[in-house]
Amino acid sequence: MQKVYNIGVEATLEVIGGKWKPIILCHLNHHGKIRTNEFRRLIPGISQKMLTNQLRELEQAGLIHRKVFNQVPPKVEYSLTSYGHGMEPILNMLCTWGEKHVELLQDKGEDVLLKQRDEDIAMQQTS
Amino acid sequence: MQKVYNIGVEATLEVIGGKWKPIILCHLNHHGKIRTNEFRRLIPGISQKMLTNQLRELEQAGLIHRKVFNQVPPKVEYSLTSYGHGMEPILNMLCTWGEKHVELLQDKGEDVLLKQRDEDIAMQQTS
DNA sequence: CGGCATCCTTGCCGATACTG
DNA sequence: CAGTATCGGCAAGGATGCCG
Repeated sequence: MQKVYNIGVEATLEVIGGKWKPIILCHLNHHGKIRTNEFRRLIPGISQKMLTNQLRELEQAGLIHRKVFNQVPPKVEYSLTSYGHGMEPILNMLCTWGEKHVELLQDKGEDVLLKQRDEDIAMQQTS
Repeated sequence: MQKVYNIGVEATLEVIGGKWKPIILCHLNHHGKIRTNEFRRLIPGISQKMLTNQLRELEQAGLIHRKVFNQVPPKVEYSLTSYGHGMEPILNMLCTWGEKHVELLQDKGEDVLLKQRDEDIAMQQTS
């Protein structure tokens, strides 16, 4: 059965949807190669289980590569595949948008957005 | 209490995270103004409850505007605020990436991604 | 038509313990 | 160090019915 999408965003969400995937990808985008335990430090909120889980899904989607070093102690490095690098612009924008959003909230408080909204309403009523 | 983010993407996810928000925003980005029932047609999978819910959250985040027409039958139109328009580049990229991803899968089958991964592995081993 | 409230199910995800 | 397995809570989300 072929899945049908109204718009591409649904397909994208199937790949990077979920609570942690964009965060994981962003870190990989910034750092290059990341080991499992490094992830756990970078993303304190995530559990071992979810981390492995999300990494597996990203791997199967072809976005990241999992390199296993056969040694003791074990070592596993994750990195973006070339296909995963195609996500870079999106990841960067998600990152910068969020940073600006936070700045905005810190500078002017929560209600700056409401003020903005009121301006929009005023605009529309003149039309 | 002030929330602290390691990277901006976490803040972004707080705003547009969730199963439906990016889809809603994408539709608004494409169509301009959308009525409630139009949304239900555009997004068949969503329930009335979730639709209202997600729209409210986006409204409170300052991304969309809810215009109520006082008439019978009732009429409500949603549209992006000027702040919400700042999302456009992200929404467009999410959309186009997904479209290309779907194309890729349809053209070459699921395993093209695995082949890509193998190439990456080969690359790394030469280094 | 658009929205709210209620009940109820699903499955996500965390906590814990264990293997190689 | 990296990963698996199992259990269970709890919130996300669906279905239904009622209101302006």
